[in-house]
Amino acid sequence: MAIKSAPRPGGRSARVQAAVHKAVRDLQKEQGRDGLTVPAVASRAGVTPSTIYRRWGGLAQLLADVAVEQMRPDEPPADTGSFRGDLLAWLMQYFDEMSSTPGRAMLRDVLGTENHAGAGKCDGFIRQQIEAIRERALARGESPVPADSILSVVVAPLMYRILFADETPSANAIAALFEQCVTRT
Amino acid sequence: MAIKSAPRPGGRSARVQAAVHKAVRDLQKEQGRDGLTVPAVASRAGVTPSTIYRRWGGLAQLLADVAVEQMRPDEPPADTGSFRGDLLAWLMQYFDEMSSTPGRAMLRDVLGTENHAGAGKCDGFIRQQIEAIRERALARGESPVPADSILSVVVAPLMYRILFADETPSANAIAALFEQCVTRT
DNA sequence: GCTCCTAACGCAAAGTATTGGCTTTAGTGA
DNA sequence: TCACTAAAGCCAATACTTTGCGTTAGGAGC
Repeated sequence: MAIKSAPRPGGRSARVQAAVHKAVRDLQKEQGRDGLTVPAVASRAGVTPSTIYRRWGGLAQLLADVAVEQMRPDEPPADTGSFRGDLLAWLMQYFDEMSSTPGRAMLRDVLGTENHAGAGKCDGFIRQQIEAIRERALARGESPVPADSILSVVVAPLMYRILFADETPSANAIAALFEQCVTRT
Repeated sequence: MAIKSAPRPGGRSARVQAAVHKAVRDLQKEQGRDGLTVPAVASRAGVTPSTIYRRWGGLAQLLADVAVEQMRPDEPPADTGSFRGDLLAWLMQYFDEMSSTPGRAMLRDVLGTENHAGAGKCDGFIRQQIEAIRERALARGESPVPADSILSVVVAPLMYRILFADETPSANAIAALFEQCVTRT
């Protein structure tokens, strides 16, 4: 549940949000998910618990909000010189991250919330990165596979394996789906 | 987090579990997910809250346990006379259920829990139903598509759309993926 | 059928977390 | 600079969660 966009980047709301998010990330690193409570986060962030309850509603929604921000891509996909190279490299790093312990925790936090906004943003981030790769390919004169095909043929099956089958997709598994996608579409 | 299987089907453990599960289902129907607390469930089930905390650990795990049981198939897939017919009919009803409001809630409850057992069971239920359809097809002399293909080509993309894109797959969308699967595999 | 044994439950007392009412403050615009 | 508003702080009341300990139901051995 994202915040409406504070009045100004340097305003109090933004400062509080930043402090609370940082407190959550720090506490997760230091002591894992146990003992992570709203009062603990509030204390670490230097705010009162009621601030967090009022703004986020509770721990679950706060964790989802933090997780989404951590999933936001911090840089455009690496440029390897070709569509195939770019896409495969991005897939590898993305699913490596998502199948890690913290990655799975983020997915849980995001998907376990009643509010769907977080999951929608994840989908948006994925599409955004894929589109960036596709546009670069188009600029090179290549003819990249449609984004929806990549989502359906590669991303969705890998996500399913992480979420439902508790698998950690191997590089080979990722490459195999990738091949299906780029050859058959 | 399923219970170890009670000493006996008629034993006290089994009775308590049944009463608690029923209380959760009833309360969810009556008042939605708000106001659904451990004390409320305990009171409705005629047990003390500490029983629930000790056995399930908390509300989230209890909800996940109940959700998994509700996802358990209650009957084998309908027999329409052909592999294609059976599979398409099952897909339609399954994703109709999963994209409904209570279906989405079950998925949230199951995927939002730290313990992966619930999600693994969901995967198991899906495979079980698909295998039942495939075996019937084999008995008829048909040559059904491998279960893994169905999972990757049809189930995973539909699940992705429900979970991440907040879509409710149309009958056409399901049929289209189904065609891809049965024709290209 | 009787007795012993153990896992699971009830109860009640702490211990935490959450909520609501009201006050105070920071940031914005006149 | 002043007034206005949204958000935060503070504090008390309420609700939920955890824990220790006594009790009981169900199963095992005889």
